[in-house]
Amino acid sequence: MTPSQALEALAWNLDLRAALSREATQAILMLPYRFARLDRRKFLIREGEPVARCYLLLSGFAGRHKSTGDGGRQMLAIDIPGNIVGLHNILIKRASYNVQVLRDARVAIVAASAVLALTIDYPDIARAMWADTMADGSVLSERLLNIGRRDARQRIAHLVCELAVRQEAAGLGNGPEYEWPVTQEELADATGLTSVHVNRVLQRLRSDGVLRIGSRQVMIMDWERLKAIADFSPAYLHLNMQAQAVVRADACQIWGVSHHAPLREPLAG
Amino acid sequence: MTPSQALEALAWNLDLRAALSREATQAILMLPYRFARLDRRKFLIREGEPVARCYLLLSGFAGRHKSTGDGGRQMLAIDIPGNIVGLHNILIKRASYNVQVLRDARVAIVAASAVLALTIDYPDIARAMWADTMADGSVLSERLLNIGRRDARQRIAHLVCELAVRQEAAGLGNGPEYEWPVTQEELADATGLTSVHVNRVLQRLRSDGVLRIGSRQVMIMDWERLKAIADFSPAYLHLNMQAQAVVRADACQIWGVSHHAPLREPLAG
DNA sequence: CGAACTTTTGACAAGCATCAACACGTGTGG
DNA sequence: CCACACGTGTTGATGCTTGTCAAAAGTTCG
Repeated sequence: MTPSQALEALAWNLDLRAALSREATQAILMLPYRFARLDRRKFLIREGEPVARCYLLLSGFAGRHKSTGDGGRQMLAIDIPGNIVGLHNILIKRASYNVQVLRDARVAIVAASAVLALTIDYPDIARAMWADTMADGSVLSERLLNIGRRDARQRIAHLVCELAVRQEAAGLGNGPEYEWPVTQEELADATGLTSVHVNRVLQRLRSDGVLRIGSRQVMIMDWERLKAIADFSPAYLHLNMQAQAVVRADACQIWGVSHHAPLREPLAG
Repeated sequence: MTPSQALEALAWNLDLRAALSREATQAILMLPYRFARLDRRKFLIREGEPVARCYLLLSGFAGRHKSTGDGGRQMLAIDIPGNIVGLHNILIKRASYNVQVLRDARVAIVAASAVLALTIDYPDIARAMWADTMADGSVLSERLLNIGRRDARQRIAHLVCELAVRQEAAGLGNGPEYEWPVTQEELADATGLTSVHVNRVLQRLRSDGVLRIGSRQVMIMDWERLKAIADFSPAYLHLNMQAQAVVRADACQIWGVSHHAPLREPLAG
């Protein structure tokens, strides 16, 4: 994805949240940006600092996280290509979380002031972004339910489901297989577990034949069973179904294991 | 608090999020509303249904929650007087959580369409509400950290701190003492624990002399220690300090146990 | 005064954390 | 090209935190 394609995707995504006028769309496509490649572990945003830049993620993954005083780390969300990093903190004085690159990323960097100017000139853009902030809150809520009330197996399965549907909706899917953005330690951070326990749960999910998972790829072997384990239903993502193949994915019509591309990497399990 | 006072408080709170024009403020004060008293357990909003009304909470408390398929319940947030219930779901098709009355409440009911009309006519109102949605996301993030990475004692202490600061900031404080909105079972729902365990942790907090807590009142005996236990720092609330006594409260200057009103109810501990 | 809810208590089990060590793969520099 | 270091994944032993189940005691309200 090139930056200009990304700007188109951004306009498209926002338009699905709230209809944009032609002029608003044009204005988005004219956003000044700077291209950059960012290595794994690079911080995009630091908790407590003002948000000066937004990052349109073109490829790779980024993780939002916060830490406790004694060093415990909690990942709040994983951003995938197409997401705008930083947008949801743009109107408050200080960033409420860190954002760090999980997989080497390419980004289009846009000045926060440019985004803010856009929202002032085009109220429909502000509205679409506000709706996006609300949808993000909905995802945080579901994650709270996930971590507060589901056990380790369910939590992990739920995250696998979420990333599957989101990547599919973003056009990044490859049948039942998709790119896995985190190490087991990061998965532990995301699920409120330890990496040791995550490792054991993953082994059980593998031996149960539910999924194959390596360090860079996941393949879902039995979507219905995974969904059942995870207690997953995608409504909380507030995806706009017309956009992509989510409906089909969730209905498991394109996910027959029969017609998928060969694994690009050997997977345990 | 009467409804019209509540509308003033609303305008004031929004103005702190983003400056409102005089006309915008006037428009808020002219919002048509209907007054109502709501009993404990009454649902204001149900997950999955469209949000048709917003509720300006005048007195009492409300809890947002979601449930897993097998009945586990997770409380996401507790709304206190002055909060607008439903605002953060107003632009997405369906409510992402339930909202239920925790303590008999008085509310001003405003049609969602009226709020939306306001945000269209006055972009500064939209901006202030968007900022409020962002601050709400920040609170959800901290709660995720709380539940994902802190133990039972810390989680409970953290919630006590949060409610103390928020009630103080809303002008509902009474020195180190404030109204406690939840039963132990609901506290368990909010912290991702069981009520049995919550009960035991509360007993320890009492016997440690950190706080006194009954079913309707809490009194914080040692704010500094409670803060330390909870790993609490109020920045994530994104309160506007100029509004209220938060700074003082957090600096523990008005919280000397010496000058507070007598307990309105006997407290265990 | 009784019904419904809430708090408290005890015994026991289980899930998950902790600690420590080892295996494995990958990239890097000698 | 090999040796090495580093990050990541895997395994085992052990114990603590928290959940589960069941019942009693206390509280609120009609």
